[in-house]
Amino acid sequence: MIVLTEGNFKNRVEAIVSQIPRGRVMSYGQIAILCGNPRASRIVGGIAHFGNSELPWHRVVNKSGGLASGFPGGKQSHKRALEDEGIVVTSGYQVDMSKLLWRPQ
DNA sequence: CGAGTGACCGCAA
DNA sequence: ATTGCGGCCACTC
Repeated sequence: MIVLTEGNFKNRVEAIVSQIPRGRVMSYGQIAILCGNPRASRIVGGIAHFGNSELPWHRVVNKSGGLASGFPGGKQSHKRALEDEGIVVTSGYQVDMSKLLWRPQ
């Protein structure tokens, strides 16, 4: 349940990311849309870097299902984090969005 | 307060 | 199908 409207965009993004279930992934654009700004996808990325490091940012990928470039440790770390959650990552650092993309209820 | 930046997305050639 | 470019908003310094 995502009902956190504390004015701050950053807060909403962090809230949504923290609600992503294990074994599921989400795209920056999707999160931006859920926050109310379909064009704030870049902001999500910015918040990901300066936001709460306690949140599962590794479950956040781009629309193509590709892993983020600025992830701490590189894509390699990102890929490993996803695999640790049971998510299958291809050698091209891509995940099956068709099945792993989490859809908020 | 102002300017720069960004882990993106969508469309056009 | 692949590559290149622009845009948009919020956050940080």
